[in-house]
Amino acid sequence: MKLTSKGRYAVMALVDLARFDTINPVSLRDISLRQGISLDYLEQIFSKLKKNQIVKSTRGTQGGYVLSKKPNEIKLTNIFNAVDEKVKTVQCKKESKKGCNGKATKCVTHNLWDELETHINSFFEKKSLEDLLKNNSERIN
Amino acid sequence: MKLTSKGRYAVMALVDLARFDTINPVSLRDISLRQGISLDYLEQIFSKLKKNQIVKSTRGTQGGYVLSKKPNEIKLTNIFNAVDEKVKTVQCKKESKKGCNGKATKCVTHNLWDELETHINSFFEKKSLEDLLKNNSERIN
DNA sequence: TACATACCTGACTAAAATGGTCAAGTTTAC
DNA sequence: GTAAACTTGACCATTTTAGTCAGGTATGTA
Repeated sequence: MKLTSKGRYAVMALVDLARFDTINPVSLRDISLRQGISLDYLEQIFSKLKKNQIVKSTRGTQGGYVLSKKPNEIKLTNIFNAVDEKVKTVQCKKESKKGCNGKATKCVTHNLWDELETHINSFFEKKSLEDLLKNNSERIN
Repeated sequence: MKLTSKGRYAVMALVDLARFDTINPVSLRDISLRQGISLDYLEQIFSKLKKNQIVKSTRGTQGGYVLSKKPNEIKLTNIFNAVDEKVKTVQCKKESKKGCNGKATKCVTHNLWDELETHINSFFEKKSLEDLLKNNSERIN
């Protein structure tokens, strides 16, 4: 299973965006400074967020990014999927006709990982950006 | 977050053990053959399981491993902890006095990951080896 | 007591993933 | 026309993963 800092950065950046994009687009430079994330890395992340229609961009001076939906419509699942952090548990080698390890049937843990994935995803599907904003109404910068 | 095949192998091997140790200790060789896991790798895993009192070993000819508790007393949490697969989400860089990223307060995602860990661990704390045995009463070998 | 079968330990490593950096653009507002 | 902003893609050092390999030690059985 993977869940690394790329996903975490994405969430941090989007929360930042949600709090500051009320008037003007927010530049990645600002997010980079406020959140302490490398600008180059942010660009990679936002490129994916944009492809997945989570943010919109405006070019040019005073340009930047804006959320493309309301914070309560952006679930964490959407974010993680966008940056390729599928909550993927370890795969059994081949899901061929034969089963998992070349054995005739599914391996013992097969259903277990499926259940786990469901369990975790349900957590991410409930949480939206808005929820995070509420929990962090104290100022961060 | 990590959850890799080492943890999965540990679970597979222990389920195997639970099903076959009723009369004699089970040799790693047998488990290796039945589950398709490298013998050398199994030895590493069982060394840790033994240190954590999840299995007991008998040496010599006809020796092998036996569960040291009943299947319903062995939770998946115990297993994962034993093989060092803490369900660890990404850490914020330093949990120093200052906060997460050198900022004055906790980063926005801090509480989120904590909640997530709790959510996942609760899943593992509920599941025992016995549960897995029930789900797999069809024969696997 | 021989010896096969088991457990035990630690060093090593190829391949993949992670967490970025670097360079070279293209667009657009002012 | 130029600076600020986005865009793209190649590149890479480090760490983790998923084992392998080699060389033991212990012990039940004949």
